[in-house]
Amino acid sequence: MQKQNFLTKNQQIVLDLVEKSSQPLKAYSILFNVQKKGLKAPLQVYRALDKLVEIGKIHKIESRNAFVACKNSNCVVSNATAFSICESCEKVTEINNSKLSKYLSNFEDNSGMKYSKYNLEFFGLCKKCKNK
Amino acid sequence: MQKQNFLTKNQQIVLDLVEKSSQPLKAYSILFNVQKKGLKAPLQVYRALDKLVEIGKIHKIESRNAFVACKNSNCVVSNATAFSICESCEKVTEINNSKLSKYLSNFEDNSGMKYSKYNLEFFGLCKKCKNK
DNA sequence: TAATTTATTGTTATATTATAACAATGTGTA
DNA sequence: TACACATTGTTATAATATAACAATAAATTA
Ligand SMILES: [Zn+2]
Ligand SMILES: [Zn+2]
Ligand SMILES: [Zn+2]
Ligand SMILES: [Zn+2]
Repeated sequence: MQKQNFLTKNQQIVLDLVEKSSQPLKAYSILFNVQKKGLKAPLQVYRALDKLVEIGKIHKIESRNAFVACKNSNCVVSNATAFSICESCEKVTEINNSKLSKYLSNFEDNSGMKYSKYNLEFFGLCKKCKNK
Repeated sequence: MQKQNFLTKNQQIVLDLVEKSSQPLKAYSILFNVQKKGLKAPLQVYRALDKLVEIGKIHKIESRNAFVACKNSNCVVSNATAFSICESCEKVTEINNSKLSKYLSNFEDNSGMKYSKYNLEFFGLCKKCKNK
């Protein structure tokens, strides 16, 4: 059996929901919203989320325990992610900046470690919230 | 009453434990280990952790829900943090690289957002695990 | 096609992480 | 002392995530 290169029903249902949302969704909020589609248990959602993260269709915002759809066509896997997070309205945006990603992907320190992946989260106030 | 600029008993107990550990500790593992010192409830630990993070004495490894003592004397607050994480042995090291921190602290994109804080987590294999 | 293998699903239960609410206590200030 | 307010202790509960295992579906190969 070859490696799955399409989405299963549950994965598609979860992805559709996350993609429709303009903001990160929490796992149990996803669960609540897909119950009418037949996903009744947390594990069904978490398994779909795991796979979707793995293939880069969605990303996890670690500091928020929430999930957003990838808006960056380059993200075939979730191995180089950067986000901006407004600490007031919680708006989250995926940063798509080639200089930044190049800088971080090539980053080396003297630890002898080879980094294959990173996740960066910036925090601050978005334009809207700054002007309040 | 002026703002507290010293550690309370509970905060000191938790900090001592986290500083003694060479690796990140989970909140409930901390709880278990400080019970003999009188901290019996999760909240007592979480409150101490919150304050210690706020003043930069410890940092939270978001992807692991774990806490490490700060090894970087510059970290008066936890507002510019970077870590390397071995995905095999889970060893975590705080990265202290002034070029990197300068680059990230000055990072701007076209979103109009002013970033006051960031957290970066690199993943890979440490020297030891790479050579296995 | 039938048998085999493997991935995915469904389901129940439970583990892990974190916070709400509120009374009690301590500490600095007027 | 009286007041304000930060910190603590305590119980309960919310929120996030995984273990275990039986059932089903899909791909492979005999
Ligand atoms: Zn992406
Ligand atoms: Zn905002
Ligand atoms: Zn630090
Ligand atoms: Zn390692």
